[in-house]
Amino acid sequence: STQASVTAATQSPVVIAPQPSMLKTAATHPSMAPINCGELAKVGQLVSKPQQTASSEEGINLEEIREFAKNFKIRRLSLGLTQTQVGQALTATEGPAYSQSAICRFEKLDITPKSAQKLKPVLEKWLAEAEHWNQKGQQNLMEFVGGEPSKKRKRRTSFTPQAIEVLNSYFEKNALPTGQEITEIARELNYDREVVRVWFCNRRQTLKNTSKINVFQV
Amino acid sequence: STQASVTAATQSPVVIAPQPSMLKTAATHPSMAPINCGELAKVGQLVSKPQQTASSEEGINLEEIREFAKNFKIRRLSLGLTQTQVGQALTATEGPAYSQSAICRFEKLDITPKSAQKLKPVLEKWLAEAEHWNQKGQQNLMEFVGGEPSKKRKRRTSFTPQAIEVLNSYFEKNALPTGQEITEIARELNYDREVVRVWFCNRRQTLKNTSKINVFQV
DNA sequence: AGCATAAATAATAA
DNA sequence: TTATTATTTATGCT
Repeated sequence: STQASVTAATQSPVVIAPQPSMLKTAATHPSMAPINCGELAKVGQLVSKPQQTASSEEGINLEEIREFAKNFKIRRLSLGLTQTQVGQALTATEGPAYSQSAICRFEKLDITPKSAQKLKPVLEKWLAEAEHWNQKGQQNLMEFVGGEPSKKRKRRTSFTPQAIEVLNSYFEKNALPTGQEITEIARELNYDREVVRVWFCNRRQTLKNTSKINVFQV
Repeated sequence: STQASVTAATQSPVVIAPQPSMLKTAATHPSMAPINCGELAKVGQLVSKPQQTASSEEGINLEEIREFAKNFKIRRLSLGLTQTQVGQALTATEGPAYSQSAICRFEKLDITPKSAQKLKPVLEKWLAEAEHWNQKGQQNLMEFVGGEPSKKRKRRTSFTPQAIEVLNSYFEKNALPTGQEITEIARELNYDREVVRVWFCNRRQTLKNTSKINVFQV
């Protein structure tokens, strides 16, 4: 983004990559942070050179990489995948392993052209395949990615882990405890009755909204 | 809702956003949790009804809302905007105020049809306008959104070993210091208060992830 | 190039 | 809605 020229100059070799939407404004920022830190220049820097110059370094089409990186992120998000998932999935497949950091840096173009050039086709192929599986349903995508098909999301709590465990076991038995039961659970866990009541409330709400399971069916 | 999740290797469940293709698979989920808890049904539930039934409730086209919500998220991300930014921007404009939570719930369809119906046109109009400004350059978008043109990510703090030691000793005594205590610790260590607050935050997270020990229990 | 973890964003208990 | 927790992203190291 636009902070590149400002921050990069004042801060050490931190590369701030342009946001997806910045592509169009790149030309309006003729000035560029000088690359004088003695390290290899990153794609995010090189690609921002005046557009008159076909952005390329060592025969690598930087503009293309940038375009892909921008697109990759959007497509990844469209699939609902995280950088972590992509990295783990890539690591699981044959070929080099990639960490979440690597994906992050690719998307931000905080990477050398050479590395980017190497990683791009890998990501491209993987993403296309992921999209293919997604076409057939999310189950397939998740299987491809390597995660469990559909586990229920763990939810935020201000209860102790022990308390959560107990609460859940009660919930499994009965998602809609009576006032009497709530009072007893609250006493057992030594929590406010109201707190427990609200916990069940929220618990039902969330489950209702995130699963097809009949919460209330006995 | 159509949300599914998988368990990442880290053992923390990861949420997968609704898939584009899920729209088509909605019909494959004929069963639906009965809504009998005396609360208003949410769009995410209602929209999952068998497609033979034109998803509508009180004359509201739920399928349309769902489609929009899915799309809204992708368009928002394409603009590089956060839920927080959208909420704040909407609040800044005339009309009702919306929090980050509200945007979050709309995207997840954890909202009643009536509310969704009311919010949809507001978001639609706002997003279209945002995209329009983005066309003219990110500066314009950021101006429209109301945030600073280029909010820089805070530089990652590195704590000295001494500071870490002190922080840990405080943490052992109390993992959940009050605002007052945080302020004092920050002053003692000569770090930003916010930095210290976040440190405790992350420290709690880490401990939670690495042990089942009750961090908070006295 | 990747781990550890700080910072940021999304989700949710209250 | 607000205040926090849960999750994800980004980055200091070397």
